[in-house]
Amino acid sequence: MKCCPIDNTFKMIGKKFTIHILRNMMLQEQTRFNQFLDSIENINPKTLSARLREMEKTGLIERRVFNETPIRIEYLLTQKGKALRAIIEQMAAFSIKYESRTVFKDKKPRTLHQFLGENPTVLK
Amino acid sequence: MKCCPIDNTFKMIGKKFTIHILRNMMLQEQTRFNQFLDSIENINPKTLSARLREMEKTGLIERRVFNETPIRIEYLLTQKGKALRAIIEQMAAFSIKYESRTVFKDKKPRTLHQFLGENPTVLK
DNA sequence: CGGAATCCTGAGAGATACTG
DNA sequence: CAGTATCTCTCAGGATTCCG
Repeated sequence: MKCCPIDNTFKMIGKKFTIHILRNMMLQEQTRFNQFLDSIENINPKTLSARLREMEKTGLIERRVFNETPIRIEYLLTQKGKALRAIIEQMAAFSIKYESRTVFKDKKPRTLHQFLGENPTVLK
Repeated sequence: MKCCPIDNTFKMIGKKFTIHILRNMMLQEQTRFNQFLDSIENINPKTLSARLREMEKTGLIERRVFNETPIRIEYLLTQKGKALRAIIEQMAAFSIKYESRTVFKDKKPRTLHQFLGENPTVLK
């Protein structure tokens, strides 16, 4: 067997910043290049561009061009991309349950539902 | 906010080979250094050792020494480590649903339950 | 605005040999 | 058996500038 579904998924979302982009698309409804660039810490345009292209190629997102001036380009989750939400939520749930003291500065434990419903600014 | 639970989880399992080790512990019940070394493709002892130490430090696994001859050392999942199974399963489920043609050489779609119940040798 | 083009660096991985 | 010790090396990512 040359491939394993777990390994395969990891190859799609395991690179640096990919899950941050997904997270911001899912939880903050971000769609634009400079939104990602401004809100994801330490990312640079070259790397962001590379991640977006990879995600487009693997069918997680769709690149949509609006011919306005200035030009507007939006990155949107596909159905396949939206299906990753279950993984993202499980990742959040894990740290919320087992690492709340290191994850939340108020050290207050909270539920996944509480976290997902919180002000977007709580996200890094 | 300095930290995000999604990002925090990714830092714990995002490095190369970590999920492979977890997968083999969860689904194949492997516990020993040379089992991992032999079954995880392209891993070398230095990297394996590094990953195991990280996982021990973050509390995902426990290192247990048996003073026999030859010495036997087992790596066991902690409760915290076992809690990652939900993420691993979601990762498997995603590729099974959206990438079965690239993941399974027989190109036959199957359910997560079928995959988890299959012969361990199907895993890479 | 949404990138592309450069140049550059260093952390992390590969290979191999060795040891208690 | 379960690792450590080196050494090398690549390439992903960082910083910066520029373009349509």
